[in-house]
Amino acid sequence: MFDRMLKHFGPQHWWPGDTPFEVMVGAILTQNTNWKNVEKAIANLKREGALSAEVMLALDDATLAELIRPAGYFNVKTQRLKAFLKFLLESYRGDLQKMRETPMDRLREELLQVKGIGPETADSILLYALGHPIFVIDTYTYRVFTRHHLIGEEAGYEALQEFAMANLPASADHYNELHALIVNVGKNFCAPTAKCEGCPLNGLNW
DNA sequence: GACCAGGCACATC
DNA sequence: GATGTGCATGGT
Repeated sequence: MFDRMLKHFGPQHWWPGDTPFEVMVGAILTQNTNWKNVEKAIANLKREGALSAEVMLALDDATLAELIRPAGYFNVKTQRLKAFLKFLLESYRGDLQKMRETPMDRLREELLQVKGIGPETADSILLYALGHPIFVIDTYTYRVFTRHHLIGEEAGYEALQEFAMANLPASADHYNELHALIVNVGKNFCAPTAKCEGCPLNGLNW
């Protein structure tokens, strides 16, 4: 599946983001939201010079909410961003290098304790911001894997993740690329109402 | 106008 | 434990 998608779409070069910090912010803003809308929110933050933990935390909730408005759920995400940034400053003094040196499993547990960070957001931060070898599961992954009968419909996040990681080379590059490719398949062919016409995964079933 | 988008927390049963 | 619901903008 990986090879077919790679051949069809080419390398994806994820994650869109100029810095690891921007990737982390984007990971929260994109929850259940189209990436295009997230780009607008990040552009607003950049324009206001607010793309830093200290500045963002210093903003009123209402002001921050207004800046991230295009990303939707702006009141909820204001709280989630602030909770994460507080964690970043209090536990790591805002030092991403220090964060990178923390063992991945421990950091994952810590991230999951932050209100507003669930498994996908935590894993996105670990993989796409910090370069840790962990595979990100999202709704597209679930849809592609279950529709091709790689795993049962009752499978949850961890089961999908373990399955994928047990069947792939254990490298951040592979996990990065595969997730991006799956999102691409999801966008183009594997929406809730499947339009399998032309999908590179056609005919691959277990 | 309906449907969808790179989730998550919380309430209720 | 499983299931349901609120959160909200913007593109197709």
